[in-house]
Amino acid sequence: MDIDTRLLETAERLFDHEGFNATGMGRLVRESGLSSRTVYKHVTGKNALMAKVLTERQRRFFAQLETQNTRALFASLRRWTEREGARGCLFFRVRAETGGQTPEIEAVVGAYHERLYALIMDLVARETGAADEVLADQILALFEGATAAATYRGTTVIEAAAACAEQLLARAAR
Amino acid sequence: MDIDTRLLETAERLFDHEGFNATGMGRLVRESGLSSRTVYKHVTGKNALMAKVLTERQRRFFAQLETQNTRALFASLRRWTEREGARGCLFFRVRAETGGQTPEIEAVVGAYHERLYALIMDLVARETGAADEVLADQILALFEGATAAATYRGTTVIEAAAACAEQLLARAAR
DNA sequence: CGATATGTAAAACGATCGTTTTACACCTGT
DNA sequence: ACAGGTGTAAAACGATCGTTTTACATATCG
Repeated sequence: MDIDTRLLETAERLFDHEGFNATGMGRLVRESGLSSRTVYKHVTGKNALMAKVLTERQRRFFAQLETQNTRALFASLRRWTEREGARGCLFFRVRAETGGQTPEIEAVVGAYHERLYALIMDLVARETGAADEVLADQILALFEGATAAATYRGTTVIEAAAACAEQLLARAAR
Repeated sequence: MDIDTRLLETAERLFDHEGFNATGMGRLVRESGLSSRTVYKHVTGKNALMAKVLTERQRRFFAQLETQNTRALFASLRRWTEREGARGCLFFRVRAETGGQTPEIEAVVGAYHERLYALIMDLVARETGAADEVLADQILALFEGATAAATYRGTTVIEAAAACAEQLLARAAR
């Protein structure tokens, strides 16, 4: 396998399951089967690696997100959460772990949030015929809240949030 | 001022604004105006201090939370967020920073989540006359989601979530 | 008065971290 | 055949962290 992807896959798995700070570069070197010299020749440092992991995670998440309608959106969130495990949004978690003080990481997190909100805004406009900011905020809250609450309530909370979002849109489209 | 409260207030401010890992014990000693010897005679260590901060935060949060109805619940969440700043739920953040590997901290976080869910369940039962788990999950998602999304969308998302929760309950009470 | 407790100031300890460096092996292309 | 790139293995570096310890001052109280 390609070195960059081997490194990236190991990093995403460890960062996600154990935490960014809890995963030292030593552990990463050991589990990726590479040497530290090679690792540091492929990425400038840990911060850059974290940013790369987040960028790849964003690509993979949006690639599987179905956006025809609200039902499909929350259904794919539920599938993602069941496949990956309910550990909360990785973008919030990295911000917590870095204290929001790492510019290259803040940039990726900001981009993710903008893209998520834009996607929901677009979905709302398509389903109701109008760009309703309040409605978009409500669905965004349900989306983020389902992700967060699923960590201790399980994935059923995602279905509950989905039903709520559908009611909202049905009422607005009427 | 009492030493324990001086220590606790400094710790909560720093942990909340800068992060748990980012705030070293050295910084805490300096800003509290105490000596490290005194600090370690009042708390067993950093983990115990973090747990204490979370317990106090939980007490303070629930003490100001109004629970007569959904409107009051979200109104007090908004006031809290505007007063304290929108940096996301501290209980999720500490879990991210510790990787969920510190038993004394997991205990406090778990207790907080149980208490929050029980509070919402009770509110739902009082407003609709029935213990509806799905409805409670929906309001919980709105609550957690508003807290999370407020970090990048501002406190207006809390008002949007509040309106949504009110609609849900009005429809269920009918 | 003298002992005990409790505080400060600051050095020191051991562990861990991210990163760099050294030493060496193995391909690859002209 | 040999120089240059790329890899491994492992030691080393400097910084920082949580925590403990030493040395000393002060106040309380039998």
